[in-house]
Amino acid sequence: MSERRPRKDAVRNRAAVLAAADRLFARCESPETVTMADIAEAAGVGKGTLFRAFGDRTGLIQALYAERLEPVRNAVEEGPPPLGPAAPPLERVPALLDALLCFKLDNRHLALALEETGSDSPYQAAHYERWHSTLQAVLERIPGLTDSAFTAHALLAATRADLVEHLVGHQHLPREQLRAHLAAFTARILQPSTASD
Amino acid sequence: MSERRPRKDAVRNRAAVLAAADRLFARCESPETVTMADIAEAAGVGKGTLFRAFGDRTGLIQALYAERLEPVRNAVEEGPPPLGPAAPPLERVPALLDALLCFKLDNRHLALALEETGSDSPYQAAHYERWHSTLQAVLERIPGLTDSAFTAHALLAATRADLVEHLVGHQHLPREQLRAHLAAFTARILQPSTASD
DNA sequence: GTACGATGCGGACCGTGGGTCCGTTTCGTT
DNA sequence: AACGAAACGGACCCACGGTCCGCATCGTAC
Repeated sequence: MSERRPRKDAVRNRAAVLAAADRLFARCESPETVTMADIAEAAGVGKGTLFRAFGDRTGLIQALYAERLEPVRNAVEEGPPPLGPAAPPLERVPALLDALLCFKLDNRHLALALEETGSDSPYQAAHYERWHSTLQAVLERIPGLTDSAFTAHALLAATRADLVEHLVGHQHLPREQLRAHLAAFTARILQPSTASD
Repeated sequence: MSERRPRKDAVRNRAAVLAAADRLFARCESPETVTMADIAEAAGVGKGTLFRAFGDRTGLIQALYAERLEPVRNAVEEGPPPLGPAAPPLERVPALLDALLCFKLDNRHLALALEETGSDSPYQAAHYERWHSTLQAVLERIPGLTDSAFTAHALLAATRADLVEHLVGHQHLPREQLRAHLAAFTARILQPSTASD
């Protein structure tokens, strides 16, 4: 069984490609202006190498995204409160959303690239599924909140990369203000329902 | 000055193209599987005609979308309550969102095509700007609701075409249930804030 | 150190699809 | 009927994602 470990040059090239891709996506306005050939050239490798290592464009972007997301994922899954699992739901939900928002703010170019790359929708991406199920599970523990699945989708939708880009990139909404808005929005959702009687 | 009216054949062809495009988008799974050449052929015109009439792919889809949206837009801008301007804000907001959601449910293929077509983001599209400013204006009249601009964005994000497609198309969530979820979500946002003290 | 698979490399090559160009046709006006 | 303007159509162009395969490099066995 067991995988044989990859050759040294393969490892080096893989890293070079990821670094180059990150650099290029960060530099350019729209991710679609960065072609695979550009990335290969910037990394100093051939196109074939790049496709061999990542399969296709989506694979490359996902790999890059996953790498960057890892610390956050870690903090969410086994870190201390308020992000980690031990936090009480009413604190953890805003913390999760804020963490996700901050990540997207810090990696706008990547998040944009990922969301606009999929054949369709970010809803296929494994990352999304993960965030959604985590968030949904936490929401479920909040009394009075029904529809936790939809609520999770709707809250996550408020942090979508293209919206963030629109607000911060095009309309120059300051980062802190966006965070505050999202926090306020979340708080409204979480506040105990005064539903009918 | 004044524009000279277009030739008859141009009008006929334009209509034929719109009809063909609508048919094709409706039939196929993913809008990206429908090529411009396909549309031209289905409409019985040459590719040049198609591009002359609509400029580019985005233009064609926008034109189609606009045509379909028109009745809704009309109802919003000058129709009777609860959709029209005369409705009290607390009723009009859910009505607006429900109308938009229903439109996207009824025109999933189109909405998807539009959102995934833009060079980037639906936030450039004129239609979005319109919905946003309408919704924001209504939200503004609700006491205790700050951040009306962001709130409008966040609520609209909950109706995004790819999310709708994910829920209804892939997960087979029934239409009425999705409407109910969105209504409940909206109600939570609109409910008077018990904010601190 | 050398020999020799296996693994990886690279860039020429291919197919596809959006968009353009221009000789030809159709319109509508005089 | 005739003529200029407007529109047509499909051959053509090119950028880009993805493939292929002869060649280089790695690491292991001796």
